Amino acid sequence: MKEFYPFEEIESKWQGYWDDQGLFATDVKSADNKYYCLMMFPYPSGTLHVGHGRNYIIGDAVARYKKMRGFRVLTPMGWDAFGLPAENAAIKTGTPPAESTFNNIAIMKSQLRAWGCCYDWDREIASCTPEYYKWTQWLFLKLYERGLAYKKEAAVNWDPVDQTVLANEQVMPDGTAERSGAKVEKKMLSQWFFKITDYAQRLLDDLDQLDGWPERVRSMQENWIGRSEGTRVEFTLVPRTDGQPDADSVIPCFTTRVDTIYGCTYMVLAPEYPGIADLVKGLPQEASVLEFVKEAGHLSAIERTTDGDKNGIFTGRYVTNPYNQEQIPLWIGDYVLVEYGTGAVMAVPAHDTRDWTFARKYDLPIRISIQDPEQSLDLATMDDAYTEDGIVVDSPPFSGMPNREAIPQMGRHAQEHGFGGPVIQYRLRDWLISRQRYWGAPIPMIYCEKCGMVPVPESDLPVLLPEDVEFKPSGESPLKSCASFMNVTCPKCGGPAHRESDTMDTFVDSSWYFFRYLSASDDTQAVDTDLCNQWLPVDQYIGGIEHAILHLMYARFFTKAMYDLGLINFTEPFANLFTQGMITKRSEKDGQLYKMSKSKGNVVSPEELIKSYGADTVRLYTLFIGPPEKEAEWNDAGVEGAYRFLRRLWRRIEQTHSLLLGSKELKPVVDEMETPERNLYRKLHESIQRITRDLDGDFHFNTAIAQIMELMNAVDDLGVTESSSPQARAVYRETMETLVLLISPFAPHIAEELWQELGHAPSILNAPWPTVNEAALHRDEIEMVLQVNGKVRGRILVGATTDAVGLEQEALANKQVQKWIEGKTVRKVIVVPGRLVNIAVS
RNA sequence: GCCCGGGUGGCGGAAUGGCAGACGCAAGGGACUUAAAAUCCCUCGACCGUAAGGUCGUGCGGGUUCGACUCCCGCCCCGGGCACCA
Repeated sequence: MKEFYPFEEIESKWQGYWDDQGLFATDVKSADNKYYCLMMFPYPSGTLHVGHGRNYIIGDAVARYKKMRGFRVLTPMGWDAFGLPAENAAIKTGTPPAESTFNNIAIMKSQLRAWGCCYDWDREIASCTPEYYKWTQWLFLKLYERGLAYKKEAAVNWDPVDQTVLANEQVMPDGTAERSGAKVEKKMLSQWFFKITDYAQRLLDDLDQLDGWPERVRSMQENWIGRSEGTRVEFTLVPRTDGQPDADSVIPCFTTRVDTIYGCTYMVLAPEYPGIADLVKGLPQEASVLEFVKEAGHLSAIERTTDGDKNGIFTGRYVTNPYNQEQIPLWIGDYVLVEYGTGAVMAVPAHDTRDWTFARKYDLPIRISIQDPEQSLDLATMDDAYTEDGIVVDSPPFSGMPNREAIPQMGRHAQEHGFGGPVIQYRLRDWLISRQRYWGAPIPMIYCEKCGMVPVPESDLPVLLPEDVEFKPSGESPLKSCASFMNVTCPKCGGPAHRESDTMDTFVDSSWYFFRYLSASDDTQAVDTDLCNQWLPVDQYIGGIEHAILHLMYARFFTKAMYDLGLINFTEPFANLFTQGMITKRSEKDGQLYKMSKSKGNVVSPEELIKSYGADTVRLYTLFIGPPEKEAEWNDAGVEGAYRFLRRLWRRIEQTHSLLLGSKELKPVVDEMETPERNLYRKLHESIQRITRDLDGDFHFNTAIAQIMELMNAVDDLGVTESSSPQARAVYRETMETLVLLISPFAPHIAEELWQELGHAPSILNAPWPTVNEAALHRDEIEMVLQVNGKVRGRILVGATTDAVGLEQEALANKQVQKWIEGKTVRKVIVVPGRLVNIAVS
């Protein structure tokens, strides 16, 4: 054995060995004892930093641990390879996206290898290959057949920097684009959508099944779906005085507080409400209303919402409240959202703070219809709306009812009289999947002058991305100006036609890749139904919290849609989800903590660290840094500590190498041990117990590693040598071998090497995980803590079998204790066997 | 405003209602060395005390309990999600 820990040599040795052996090449024919361990596949951006590394190191440690526990582990890897960065780079440098993407994939693959992360590379997929996106397109067609993919003209989010539309999920709360950071604009465009709203209720309901998901993620999805129960109420337009008919005489609204409807004193439409121009045509208000609508349209969503200021204008029209036949004025207000509910709101200023503000500003009437049971409301003294529960008043025939009871009754009333009824509203919108960009899967649609919109026949898939395109910063998809791509014949009539030039959102690609791993090279079908049914749901999904809504919602939607298509027989893709915390680093400029990222300039790249300390050190430190689900601050000095530990482990085995090999035949026997080795033996098995528990629970690698370090400290304290007793040497050998096994998921290279040096055949991954010997845990004597009034005043060693009475006697007789209870009355003695005795005195 | 997290030494962090601060980092002192590196040993929450020992201490204020970092109530601060969603 080398005297000093030769990490460089052993790491390249074992990485080569794992490659040759196909360490995680998994035969999926049998799914006995299966464990599908999946890491979110990365976008091939070129280089990974140690922050990204956390994800793969955690995943690799889990996969290795589960393999040692005897599971048939499937752990594949692939590339979320379509995306804007590659295309933007192409515009800048002229390098085709395919070329740069595959270059990046090669780099990142070697980085993963250098980290010691092993995957079943035979299943590797890249979403940008025709072999993959053919099936993305096929799935699009299936969704289209079921009416789940449709095209419509809508006000959509336009990213002026990336020159494409975005889904709602890809716009941040402050109105900027999630990817580019640009201020998102609204544009009316004809776009492709997936009808995820059809699945809103199922996506919500099934969250309850996901008890292997962090509560946080579930609640984020719940918020995003935003279910709300309410009532639809149809108000009727009061006919115009000039006798002109209205296109639609009904204006429906959605409310969660139908109980307040007798307090409704006006109605408000969103500025974008369809048909406003007709409503006011020829009225004196026409010009000013149209001007107001135009103004509101110029303001972005943020500008409209920032200060809470509400602007509006009277239309000159009136509507009738169907509950009391009252005619109330119809307004337009910029605080009403056209995309939520019906785009019309019944305004109850007395019981809604927004309506209150608006009514006060424009001097509209306010009427109380819910009374505070505690103290009577008085409009003269109220300075805001009363939004609490109370008693319905002045609302015949519902007056006198508690308002919560009134809601269902009044809803039923609307239904019986045909002007509405209970409805459920969701915040979730349909998923906009069109992208006006090149580097994505083309949407397989053809537009024919005669036949209209025609889907590409399945036999013509894939619709290939052309390579002879020009990347110019024109703001238009290069596909549009590529004649060879655009011009086709209509599959229906054979006449001239053109292709859809939009490509799909890359989140479509990532919504089904975890099915594809099971049959990555199957060119006959998208997914292998039998294999998916056996191997999924994924047993452990590992990734970043940033995907809590986007990717995880879309993937759940796809799974349900694919279930409905009969492609799979389960409805949730990921049984257990683990979201690791971000790695942060203090900025040298301002001393603040930031997420590690290229744009913040605080990245730590693994290459240099691996060069000076080795991959095992980087892995060990990354796992030791803190609980993996929490954020953690990267600290270069801490890496040194991990390195020191591995060196120490190496040295210990190197220095006692012949002793260890020479003790092979010695077996630890509890009854023959002297106290020192007996204690180490117990500590060893306590460690196995604790580490196993830490890994089976929430992957608390940090405490598991701490335990390994403690065990190592205990080994050093015992200081076994050639002249030690046979039992001491036997315990020492077992401890060292077990230590190597225990550390192997975290630091696999050194573990493989030491395992071999200890006389075992590789790979250590095929060795079983250590088990606890209950006999080793046994204690004859236990240290008991003695407390007086909850304060520790002493400690004693007692026999493990001493009963409560005996413990109490021993405690009371103790000198230290006597000092504190002298002259006091003992009120109570609490004995917690195995732990402590507490004497309460006064 | 609503919904989730979180707040413990100089730092990262440990603690099934039962010894607060495991493990590691940093720091200080010492040994070895011509010297350095490496390694090893000791100290390391605050305060009082020569010491033995004692008092205080897990964001703040209450409560439950023999006993609370842990459970309950009310706040404060930090992070995240949702938000003019009717």
